[in-house]
Amino acid sequence: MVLVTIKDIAKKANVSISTVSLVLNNKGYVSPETSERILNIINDLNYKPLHSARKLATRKTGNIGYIIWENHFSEVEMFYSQIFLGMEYAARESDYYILLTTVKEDFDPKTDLPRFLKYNDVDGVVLAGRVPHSLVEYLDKQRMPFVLVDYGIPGKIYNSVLIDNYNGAFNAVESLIQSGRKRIAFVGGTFSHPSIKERFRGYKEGLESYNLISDGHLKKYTYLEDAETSREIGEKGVSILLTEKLLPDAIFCCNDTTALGAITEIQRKKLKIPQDIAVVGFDDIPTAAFNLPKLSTVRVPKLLLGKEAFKLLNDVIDNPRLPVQTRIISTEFIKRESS
Amino acid sequence: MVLVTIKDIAKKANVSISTVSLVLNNKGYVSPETSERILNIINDLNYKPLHSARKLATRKTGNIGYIIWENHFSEVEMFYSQIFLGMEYAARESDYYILLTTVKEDFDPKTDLPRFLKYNDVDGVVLAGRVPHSLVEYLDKQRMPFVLVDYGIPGKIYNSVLIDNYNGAFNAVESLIQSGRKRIAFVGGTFSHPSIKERFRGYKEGLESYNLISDGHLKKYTYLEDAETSREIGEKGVSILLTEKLLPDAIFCCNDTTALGAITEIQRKKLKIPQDIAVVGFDDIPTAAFNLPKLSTVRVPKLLLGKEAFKLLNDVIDNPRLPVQTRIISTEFIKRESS
DNA sequence: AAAATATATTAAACCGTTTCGATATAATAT
DNA sequence: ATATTATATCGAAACGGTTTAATATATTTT
Repeated sequence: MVLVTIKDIAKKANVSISTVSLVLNNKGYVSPETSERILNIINDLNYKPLHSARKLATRKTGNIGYIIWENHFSEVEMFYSQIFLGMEYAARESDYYILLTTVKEDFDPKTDLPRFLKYNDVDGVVLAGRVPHSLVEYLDKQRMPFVLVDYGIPGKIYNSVLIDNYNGAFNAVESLIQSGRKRIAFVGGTFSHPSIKERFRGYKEGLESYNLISDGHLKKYTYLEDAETSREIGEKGVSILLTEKLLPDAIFCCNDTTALGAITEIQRKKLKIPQDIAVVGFDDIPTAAFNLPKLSTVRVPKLLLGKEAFKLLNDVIDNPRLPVQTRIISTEFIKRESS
Repeated sequence: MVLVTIKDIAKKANVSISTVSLVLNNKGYVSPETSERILNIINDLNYKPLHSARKLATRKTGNIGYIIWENHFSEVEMFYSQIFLGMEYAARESDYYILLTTVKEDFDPKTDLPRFLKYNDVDGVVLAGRVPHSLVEYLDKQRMPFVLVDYGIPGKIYNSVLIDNYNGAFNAVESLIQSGRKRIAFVGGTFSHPSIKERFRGYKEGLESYNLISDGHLKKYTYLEDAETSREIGEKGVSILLTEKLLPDAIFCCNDTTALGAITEIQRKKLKIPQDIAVVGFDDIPTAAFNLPKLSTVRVPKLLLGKEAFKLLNDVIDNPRLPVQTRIISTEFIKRESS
C-alpha cells in the first residue's frame, strides 16, 4: 500500500522521470508510442502525482479562496452556498480546490485575515456579496488576484461577475404592469449594496417607461431601510406602506428574503395575495418556491455566477495583466402564485 | 516581494536550517536564547513556512474532506452548512483546511469519487447526514480515517458524532404533554435515516411513559413516508392526519423542514396554531425562528457537531488504532409560538 | 553534402521543508 | 577520573515532483 511515485512509472516504462513528467503535463516532445506506454503504466499502477510535490515545484498552491460574510453563510440565505457550489462544480474540471471561509462583521485585516491569506495558501480569491472594503483593498495591495461576485465597490473597478439587476427589476415591474397593477411599491434594504440600488433603478425606470409614476409616487410607495436585507425589513416596510389611503396593489421587493417578510405582514393584515396585493421578489432562493403563496421572483442563476467567477479568476491568475473586466449575468422572471 | 524561506531565517540567525525547523515545530533541544532569537527574526521577516514544502516533507496533505449529499447542500437546509462552519471554526486553530464537496444521489465509487479522494489529497474525511453506504465502505476499505456526523449505518459501527435524538424527542413530547396535549401525532420521513427512527422512538416512549398511547394510537396519529424529509411530507402528513374524527391536538415532526410543511397545511385548513394544534419540530434551522408562527423545536447545536467531528477526526488521524467511538451531543428544547 | 531544424530523451538542478544520525559540549552518576 | 546522560546544533539525505539545458538522432532545407 505504498505510494506510487513518478520514479516507479519511469522505471517500469524504461524512461527517465523527466519524460514521465512531460507526458503528465503534455509538454515538450514525446513520441506517441512512449507517451502511450507511459500513460498505460500510469493507469495500471493508478498513479496520481502528489499534489504537494507538484505544488512545491511549480510554486503554486492549487487553492482558491472563497470569502463571504459570516451572516451570509450562517443565516437563512442559501444564495452564497449556491455560488460556492457553482464554483466547486467548475473547479472539478480543474486542478483547484476551493477553500471556503467567512469573515466577521467587524473585519480588520490586521487581525482577522483568513488563514489562507495569512499563510499564502491560495492563488486567488473570490469574494461574494457584500464584503469588507478593507479586505478588498488589502488583496488589491498585495496583488492577490481576486474577483467580486454580486458586489461592487463604489468608485472602484475590480474584476467582477455581476447580476443584471437593472433589467431583472425592469422586467419584473413590467410583468406586474402587464397584469394590470397600477400602484407598484418598492421595499428594500441598504443602497450601499449596489445590487439593491440597481434594482431600485430598474423598478423606477420600469414605472417611468409606462408612465405609472406620478408626483409623490416614490415618496408614498417606497420603503427603504439602510440595513442588511431581512424579513424584518419586509414586514416593517409593508406595515408602513399599508397606512397609505390608496393601498399599493403590488410590491416589488429588493430580494426574496424581504419578500417573504412582506408576505407575512400582508397576510397578517388579512389581505389576499395576489388578489389584493401582488408580491414579487428577487433571487429565487429555494424557499421562495416552497412558501405559500409561491413567490414570483427574478431568478438569479447562482450556480452560473459561481462558475463564471471561477473562470474569470482563473483567467486573471493565468494572466495577471489582463485588463479589469466585469461579466454580467442575465436573469429570468419566474411567475408563480404571488403575482 | 520574493518568498522568505527557512534559509533566510537560518542565515540571519546564524544557525542551520535544522535548528530553525526545530523551533518551528518545537521539537528536540534548542536553547531558549537561540529559540527566541529565531522566533523574533521569523516575526520580523514575516516568515510563513510553505505549506506544500512542509506537506511534502511530512507526507501529510493538511486537508480534510467534508462530504454531503448534493441535495442536502443545495436545498433549503442550512443544517449541513452549519456543521461545516463548526468544523471550519475548529480547523482555524489547527493546520487543516477543509475541502467541501457534494456527492450525487446515485453515487458510485467507481466513477463519482470526490477528487480529493481520487488524488489522495485529504488526511481524513467527515461525512454529514445521510450518505452513500458504498462511499463509507470504500473509505473503510481504503483505511481512510473518517467520521460520520448525524448518521449511522445499521449493523455497522464507525467513528461518529451523533445527536441525542431519543432524549430530544422525548423532551419535546414531554413538553407538549405538560402543556395539556393529549393526542400527539408524529409526522416523519424515512427510517433509513437512524436519526428519524430514534426520534420516533423518543416520541413513542415519551407518550408511553405518560400513558397517552392507547390502542391504535400509532395507527391513527402517525404518518411516515419512506422518503427524504421535506415540506411536502409535512403537508401531506397533516392533510391525512386531519381526516381523523378526533383531530390530533399536537404534531411532533421529525424535523423543522417537515414541521414547516405541516404548518402550511394546518393554516390552509384554517386551524389555529397552537390553539387548535401545536406543532413541534427538530433541528432548529434558522428559518424556524423566522416563519410565523415561530416554531417550537429541539435545538441541535450544529456548530458543536461540526467541532466535535473535527476533533474526533483529528484524534483518529493522529492515532489510527484508536478504538471506534461515538460521541453523543445533547439537545435543548426551544419553546416558541407554535406550541 | 553540409547546415539548419524538428523530434525525442535525459541528467541535473531546483522547489522549501523535515528528519535522522553525527558531533560537541555540559551536567550528572559511578 | 571515567562513563553516562542531557543539552544544543548541524550536515545531508530525503520528500516527489518540474524544468532547463544538453545530447542524440532523424528530417528537411539550402
